[in-house]
Amino acid sequence: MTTVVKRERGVAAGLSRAAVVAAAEEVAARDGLDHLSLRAVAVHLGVSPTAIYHHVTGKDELVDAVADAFATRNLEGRLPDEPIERVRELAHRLHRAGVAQPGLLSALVGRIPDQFPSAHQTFTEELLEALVDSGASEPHAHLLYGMIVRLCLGDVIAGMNVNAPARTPLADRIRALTEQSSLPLTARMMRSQEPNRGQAFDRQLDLILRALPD
Amino acid sequence: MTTVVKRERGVAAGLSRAAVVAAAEEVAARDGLDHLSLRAVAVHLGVSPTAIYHHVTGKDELVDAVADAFATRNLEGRLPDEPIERVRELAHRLHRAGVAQPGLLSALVGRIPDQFPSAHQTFTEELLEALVDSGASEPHAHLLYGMIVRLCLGDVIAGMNVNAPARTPLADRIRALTEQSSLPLTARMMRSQEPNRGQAFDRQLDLILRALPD
DNA sequence: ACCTGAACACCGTTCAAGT
DNA sequence: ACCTGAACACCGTTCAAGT
Repeated sequence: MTTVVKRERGVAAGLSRAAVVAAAEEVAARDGLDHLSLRAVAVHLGVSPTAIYHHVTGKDELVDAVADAFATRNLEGRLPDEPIERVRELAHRLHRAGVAQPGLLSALVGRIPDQFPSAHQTFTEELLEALVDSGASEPHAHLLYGMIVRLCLGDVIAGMNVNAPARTPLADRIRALTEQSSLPLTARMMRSQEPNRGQAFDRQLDLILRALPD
Repeated sequence: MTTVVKRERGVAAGLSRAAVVAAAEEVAARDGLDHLSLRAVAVHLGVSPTAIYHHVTGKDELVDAVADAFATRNLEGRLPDEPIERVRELAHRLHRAGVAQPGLLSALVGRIPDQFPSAHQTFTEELLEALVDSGASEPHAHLLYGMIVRLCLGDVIAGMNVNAPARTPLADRIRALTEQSSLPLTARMMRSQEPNRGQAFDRQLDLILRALPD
């Protein structure tokens, strides 16, 4: 329902880097990151596809900017005083953010952006600090930080695939698995995981936190 | 340097599902999974792009088939007798496979294929069995299985992003981080992780295996 | 049944214009 | 400097032909 205003060649559109990134965020939030395209952003802005190139170098930089804006909104906020609860809260923020936008989380993790300081780096510092405050030595905190981040990321990707549209419904696939006599352990795992998904992440996080002191 | 043989309308190309999947594997191995396209497979086979649709339903099914073939080649093989060494070997196989083809690993994990039995399911059963043989109760083995798989997956994705082509070289970004006084813990982590990457996964796996008995 | 060719609805990106 | 329009080199997929 956007009123398409035609513009002639030299007429300014009032575009800016911030406006382009904001439009990209809206498109990503509305259609999902996999449907984020320069052309869709251009339509959203009422602008030619090629106009965007005057404000960002290309799609990669745009996705980076969207990811960082996303991190700012989802990873920041006041934290509990208790160190272990701080670790838990930060881990849950990262996990929740990933569940909401899997693509953005994978774009973020492990990445060291060109611009400083980014929301992602603030998050990293906060989580490391919380781990050290909880009793971990600094090298041990590095290890635990890596595990927590990888656990979040892995869980998000795994969740994506489980929930991905498939030719056969999930319940039918689990039933078929149960009837497969050669895979008893796998079948029992699938069946027992079906009801209480979501709890799994907390249990895995707990197991990591048990290794906090050393 | 492939000799392009022109064929007229009704002439058989000797295509089959197996041939299509094999060609797709070759393209994925040569150009990477992100460059795998039906059109590239068609060129590789000397065939029209639309010919492929007579042997697979579409791109998704083709990627699934490639992922399963990849799993067969990388996850199968003789295993050590010692249960814990069996867990280690299986985890390393999954990790190595992921480092080689990140996209295929993420396509695989958490997915319950339509066809039985798949190489991925055999792997799942073997890993669960090794965990139980190592002294874990069955529910605990489920938890540890999930952690190991998510750790592999997360590490692979994180590694992808670190090694992704960026506007500024990695070493420069770490240096810039070191000079950022507000992020001392993050900077020290990045610096200390630079030399001994690859060891991180083993240390993380060890921490999980320490929780084997309960 | 098996394959081609034209066509549709998309992509990211470059580059020569225009104001 | 800022934007458009045409163009290039790609995608996945559908569908009416042809043998």
